[in-house]
Amino acid sequence: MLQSKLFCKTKREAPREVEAASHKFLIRGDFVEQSFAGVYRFLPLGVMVLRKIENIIRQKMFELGAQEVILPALQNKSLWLETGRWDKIDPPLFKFKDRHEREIALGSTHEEEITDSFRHRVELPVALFQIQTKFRNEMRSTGGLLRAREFLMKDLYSFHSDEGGLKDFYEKVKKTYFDIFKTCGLKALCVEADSGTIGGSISNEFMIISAAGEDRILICDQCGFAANVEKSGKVAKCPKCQSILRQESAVEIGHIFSLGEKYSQAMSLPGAVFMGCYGIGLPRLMATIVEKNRDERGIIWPETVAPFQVHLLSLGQNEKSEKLYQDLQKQGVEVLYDDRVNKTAGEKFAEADLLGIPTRMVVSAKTLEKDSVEIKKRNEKEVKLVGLAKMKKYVK
RNA sequence: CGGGGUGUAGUGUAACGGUAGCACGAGUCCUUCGGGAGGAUUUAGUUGGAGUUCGAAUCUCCACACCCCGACCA
Repeated sequence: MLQSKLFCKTKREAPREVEAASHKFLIRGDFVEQSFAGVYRFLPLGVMVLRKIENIIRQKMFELGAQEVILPALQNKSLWLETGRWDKIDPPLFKFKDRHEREIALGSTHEEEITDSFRHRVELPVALFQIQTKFRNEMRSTGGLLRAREFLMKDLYSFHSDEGGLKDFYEKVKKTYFDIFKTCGLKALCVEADSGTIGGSISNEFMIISAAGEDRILICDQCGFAANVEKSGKVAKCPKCQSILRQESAVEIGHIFSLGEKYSQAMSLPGAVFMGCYGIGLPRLMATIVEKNRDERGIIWPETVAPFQVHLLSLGQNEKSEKLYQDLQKQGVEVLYDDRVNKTAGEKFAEADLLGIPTRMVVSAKTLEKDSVEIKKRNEKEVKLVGLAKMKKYVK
């Protein structure tokens, strides 16, 4: 990708009202922009990151044996009446009427839709997931992507013939979630949580410790117990081993629920069907990755989710850098090539640091004296010179 | 929804009730080219409505928008 043609234009300053560090960098890097309160436009760079995250998750879902579906955002009132959530769910549904005066909701979650679909296909067990836009009529949105009113979510639903089957799968999902977050460069903590209006008996949240987080969690350093303050109350001692608990702020990036028969009974499924549902908010995950992977200059994307692998900067040496750009592309390396001639070196460096692509390459008069290219990792200080000839088989 | 705050150009920021200015960005030209360079030139703004006043970005009221705390959530 030629940077001169890139739609995204970085900003030196973030809007005054923006507070969260992730929000600042994502706005300044032009990954996303706000449309209105709690609603964001994802621009090309932002979409690239989102797709990377999406594919990591999708891959792990397939490994779990789940099949992909796409359920509608427009949902009929009647299904929601069956579970009694039309008026009760919190945050409330976005509701409107179509031209025939029929009442419709924009889906905030999909238990009703998936259970309805399952109704006449009673092969057990089965797991289905989707990566789809959710609409939530939140009281207020916060921290940029950390809580939006419209956002992309991966939601997985599982159906089992007995509680044991559900329990086994639930534990498998837990492992998979740890795996997903680790791949995204995050160290997650699984805590006991309240199940809210989704319901069910057991639920766990996946937390990333961060000052930007809205949740408060209690951690026992002795036995590993961890719980959301919402669930456990503000107790000082571990309920399992009586040790003193440590309190931290955290971002909830995933939430899993063991629903039991709540939906299958409410929607009158034949026979015993035990369900689980499992969610990950993608933009929130993306923002959290930024919260945990940055310095004062900008983002430091983990390789796995970076929009590009290499950021190639040309400092007034476009012939040689153009050649290197072509070579790298031929090798299948994802390169953002800063081919702009009207930008100073300082500007290019500053932007590269802000955008946070893992590997920076510079071609300049200085490097060409030695017939080489300068390579620097975004998360390291050292630079090294590598002969241009060697770049014919560049491997990161 | 309750409480608090803020609305000036794409972004940031000035202007006592008295000429809306500056910087960055964007456009054009020149000189630059290893950490957001310099010069010339162009571009673009007081959220909307009512009121007070000779005169309102500034004071008052209403609306709208956005942000923060509460609450809720992935």
